[in-house]
Amino acid sequence: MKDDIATLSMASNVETMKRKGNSISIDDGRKKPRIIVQQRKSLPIATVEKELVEKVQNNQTLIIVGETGSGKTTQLPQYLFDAGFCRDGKVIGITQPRRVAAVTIAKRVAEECDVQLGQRVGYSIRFDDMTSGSTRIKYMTDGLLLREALLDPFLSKYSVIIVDEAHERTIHTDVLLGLLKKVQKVRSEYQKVGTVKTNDGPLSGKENGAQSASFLKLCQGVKFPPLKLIIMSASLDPRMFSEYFGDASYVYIRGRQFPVNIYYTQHAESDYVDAAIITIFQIHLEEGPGDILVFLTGQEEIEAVEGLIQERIRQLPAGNQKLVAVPIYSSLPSDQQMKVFMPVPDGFRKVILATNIAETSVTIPGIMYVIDPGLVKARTYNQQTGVESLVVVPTSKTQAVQRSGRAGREGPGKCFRIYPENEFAKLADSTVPEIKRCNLSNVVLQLKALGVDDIVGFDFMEKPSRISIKKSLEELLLLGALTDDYKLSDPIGHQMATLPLDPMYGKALIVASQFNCLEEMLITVAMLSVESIFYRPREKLEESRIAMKHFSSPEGDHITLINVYRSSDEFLEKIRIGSSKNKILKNLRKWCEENFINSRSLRHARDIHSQIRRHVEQMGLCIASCGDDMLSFRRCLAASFFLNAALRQPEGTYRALANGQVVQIHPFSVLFQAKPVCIIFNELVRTNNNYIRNVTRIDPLWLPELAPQYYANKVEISGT
DNA sequence: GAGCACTGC
Repeated sequence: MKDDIATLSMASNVETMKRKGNSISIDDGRKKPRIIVQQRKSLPIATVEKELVEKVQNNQTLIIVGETGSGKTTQLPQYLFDAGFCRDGKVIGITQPRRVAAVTIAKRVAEECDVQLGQRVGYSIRFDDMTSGSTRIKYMTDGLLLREALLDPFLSKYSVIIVDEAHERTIHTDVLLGLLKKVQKVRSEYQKVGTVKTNDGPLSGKENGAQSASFLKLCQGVKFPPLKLIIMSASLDPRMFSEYFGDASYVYIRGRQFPVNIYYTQHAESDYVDAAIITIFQIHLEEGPGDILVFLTGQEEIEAVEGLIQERIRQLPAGNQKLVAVPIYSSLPSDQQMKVFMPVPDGFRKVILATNIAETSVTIPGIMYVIDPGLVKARTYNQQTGVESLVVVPTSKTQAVQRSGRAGREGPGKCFRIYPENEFAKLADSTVPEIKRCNLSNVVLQLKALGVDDIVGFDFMEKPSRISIKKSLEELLLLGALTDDYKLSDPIGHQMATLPLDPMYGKALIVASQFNCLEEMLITVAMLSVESIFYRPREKLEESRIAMKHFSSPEGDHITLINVYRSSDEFLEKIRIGSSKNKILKNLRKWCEENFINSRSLRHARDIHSQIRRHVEQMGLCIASCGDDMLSFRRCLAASFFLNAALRQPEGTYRALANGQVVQIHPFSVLFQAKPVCIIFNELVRTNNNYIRNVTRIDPLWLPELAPQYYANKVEISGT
């Protein structure tokens, strides 16, 4: 049901004029408290504090549609705190899809409350917990709350959970919504009868009485207040959320965006890159001051456009040449990413060439013009083959609106869509939720660990296809995470669910403890879990190749990655003595640069390494090193990744044994030229060909020996 | 001999 609060209204679209106010910027950190009070009061949401609090008090679940700049994310938790929702030490949790958002918003709110970060207001994200026993308003990533649920299935410390940016429909958000719905139901039943019925436990299916009974035991004597849920979204249509939560009430809060005029092309453009460049120069020569943001599909396209712009600038009369192109995409080293924030010389105009990193993750100030060709490179997943691929597809309407909104943050703006207006109507309303287009093994494992046995019957907002659920169940069964009747196995399944890793990597750690090479596998799995470790700029390809040779192992990429990690260890060991933390980091960055290693990826891998090492220590796994015995390490790789084995074919391509797919070793692999008879690999991605990455040479006879459950009947291998 | 958007535990 729609529930209108008189003073709340929603702007129908980005073209509607809204009033200007003191703009809030999350990082302008040194305002005096009095000014903060004024700023808080001037936010659109401030006029409806009382009504909102009442809404939350009177409804179990509330959907809030608030546009950018409404202040919902920073203010609502404070209103609820003031209204007593944190009595008895209960916590208000707010989830975000992205880490930066959780951190910056928490900092801002701590400042507004005039408390030290980590006291009443804090945040918690992976590798960085800024909360304490006295934290009552807690910002976190949605993935982290899911992990918390594994330890505390009733989420008992929370009185309110706010799921922010729900319209983005990340896989974590979708799983979380299903989980929260269930937890809420059980907590309100608990409230009524004082006990949870054994056969309808919080997260378990009907047939799982034993598990709920054990939850009950855990929770004996603990009093649960009902759980309030608030779903916040910038979506065009909140009805879907409302229906999912049993016709929950929803309210609109006006945002603070400036009007953005939308322009379309007359006809469809055959060359959108060229059309975008023409538009850039039209804006530059005919429009008033303000920077331009252009959405492109990838690094290659960005580099090409950058070159073309420079070429055309040179053709302009000297007085019109004041245009600077700045690229930004995720794999760009961070110091180069920072250039989008740097001011350009007086009188110059900046044109930012971005992937969809600039859609939500990075907010660049000064943008008045947006050019949107209406395309995005998206990862898709073939449920039948399990092959991922990257394809350029049209954006959704929501995405197009989000992009145009980037022009209206500081003043009225203009957005040029490089397609005709009737094409906009044909776009999908919103992007297909992630849960419908990726491998579900991890989700299924997590849900099983939460006591959800019937995955197909789980109340997802949008159900993933049966076939991809089935495929994941089969994979987990083959990995030994599930028993024959598809229950979580003990201890393997539980251990795998505890590890914050892809299930296959979690299993590899368990296997490695039996092969006495867990030290090596911890490094391997950490390195495999991050974006590409090697940095290969196009202009220094040969140099980067020579640098990589320094680490490479003839046995394959896994041992090569170990060599990189250990070299970084040795380097750190050398410089660590007497150096400050900052200096160590700076030196490491320099070492990475010299060796053509992506320092962000390496640092990430080192963080993951220490986290999963702690986990396996707690589990009591045997942490040993195989030393120089790389034969047994490779045997361990075969035993762990047996599902990803491939045999060479006469033409030099490979056949993946699991599904018969024809694949090729990626040219970046150290085994690209060696082409051994039998290999295991970690990733299969389709671009121009089916490429497998992270490849190691194995003996084909190891497969039936080490994975008899899978290879016993595959006679052709043992015959090779 | 390729060429890869973005998140997250």
